[in-house]
Amino acid sequence: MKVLVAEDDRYTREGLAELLESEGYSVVTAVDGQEAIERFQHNRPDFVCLDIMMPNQGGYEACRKIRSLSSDVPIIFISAKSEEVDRLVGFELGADDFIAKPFSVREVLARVRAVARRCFAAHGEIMASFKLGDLQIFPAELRAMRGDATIELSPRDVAILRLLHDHPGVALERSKIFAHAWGESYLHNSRTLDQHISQLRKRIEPDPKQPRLIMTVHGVGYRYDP
Amino acid sequence: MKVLVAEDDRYTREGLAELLESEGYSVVTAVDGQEAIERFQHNRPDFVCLDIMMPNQGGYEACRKIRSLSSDVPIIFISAKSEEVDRLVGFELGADDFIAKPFSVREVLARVRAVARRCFAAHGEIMASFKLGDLQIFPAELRAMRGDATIELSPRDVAILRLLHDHPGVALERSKIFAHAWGESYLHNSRTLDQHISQLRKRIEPDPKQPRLIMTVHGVGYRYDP
DNA sequence: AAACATCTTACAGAGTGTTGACAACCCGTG
DNA sequence: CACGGGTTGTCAACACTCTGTAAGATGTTT
Repeated sequence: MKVLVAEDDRYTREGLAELLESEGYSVVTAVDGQEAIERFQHNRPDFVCLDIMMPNQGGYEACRKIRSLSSDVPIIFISAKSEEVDRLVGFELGADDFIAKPFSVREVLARVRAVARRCFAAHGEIMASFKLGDLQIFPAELRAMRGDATIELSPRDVAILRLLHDHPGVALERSKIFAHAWGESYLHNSRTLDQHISQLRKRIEPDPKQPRLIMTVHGVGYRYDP
Repeated sequence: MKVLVAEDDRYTREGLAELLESEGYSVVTAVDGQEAIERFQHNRPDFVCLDIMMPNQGGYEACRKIRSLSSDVPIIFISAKSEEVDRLVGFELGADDFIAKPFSVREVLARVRAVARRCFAAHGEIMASFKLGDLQIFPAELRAMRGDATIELSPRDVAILRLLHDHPGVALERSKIFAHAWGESYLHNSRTLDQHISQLRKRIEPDPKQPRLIMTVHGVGYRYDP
């Protein structure tokens, strides 16, 4: 598991890196906010520890940027500023935990483990099959089955169906679906998603004119109702 | 989302329960460790807040037992014992966060949301459901429910209802509502808001002629009375 | 080069939000 | 208690945005 540590104080940074490496993590470091963002983009760590007080874009800025690049990577803030207001800002920005300096090594490890266990508990299940209504979907085989009829799917189809499955009842915005199935930074044309939904419905809906699996939510996106 | 609150001090317990309920969580309470375990088995909450110092099996015992029953339910410890050693024991036992007494309402909510967000991706923050009278509103789904009747809502409907919910009993000026649901800089025509309120009432008020959720305040705007 | 999948363009049709007209209503005033 | 100015409720038409989908363009694999 790869961890990005962004921290300007050399002693703290190297101490953290060493500590995490001794626990079996592979560590990438950054000395300021700007570098943190670049390293994040380049190395794609599974986990991020951010100092708040850093030169050249602080931790908040870096956090916001990283969240915009990847909505689900776990982020832990490290800071000398331990007042409640700072913690709240951190949580609002989507931080997963908050460690106040000075901290003990044991505490850091305990928190990293807690967050890691939480966030990656389900990772082994990405390839497991799942059900969408009366459709059984096999991601690994890129196909779905209804009764004994087989339907071929593209990886993107599977990504869309999985997203819908993981958020039953939720009206998912087009941008969310796009980000999930195409990637955050894709410059997309307006009709591409509709086109895919249209094609997908033709194949998975018994009656594509009256969709029951992929419902459209006008002005927002699409929804799956169990 | 169902939350189990285990806390022996009655004042704290009821305060927490009320707070969480106002945020749309359904709350189950327990006054000691033994009861916490029973309630957990019986009610299967999605989330647990445990006080450490409780009679009849403390929070640590309860946490261990709950973890053995369910390895992935999020657990937050609440305690007056805020020394590091306690937090570490908590994390080793699989706690997801730790709140030290005395705590502020905002901090509890921020932490609950943070943990909820990382455990149930879609349920965090602004997506959490809330109640307006006998109406349960699900922002993420753009729907509301009364009993088992479902009402479809637009994002703007939800914005208006949320504003009303967040300011119970307050007569909100039309301009405030407009700014919140349309955006500050929108140049609006006089009848637009009325029209929306009218349409909204038709859908959410049992008797649109005698509104009970969205009351008119002549010369000012609208108000929600709990 | 053919076959295939994916993306873009273009346009029609559906669905919403907005608006102005007017009726109904509230409330202070004579 | 009736009046009148101002405020709110509602209707129906309009304008506009959003969505579905066919057909052509582009890119990729074999």
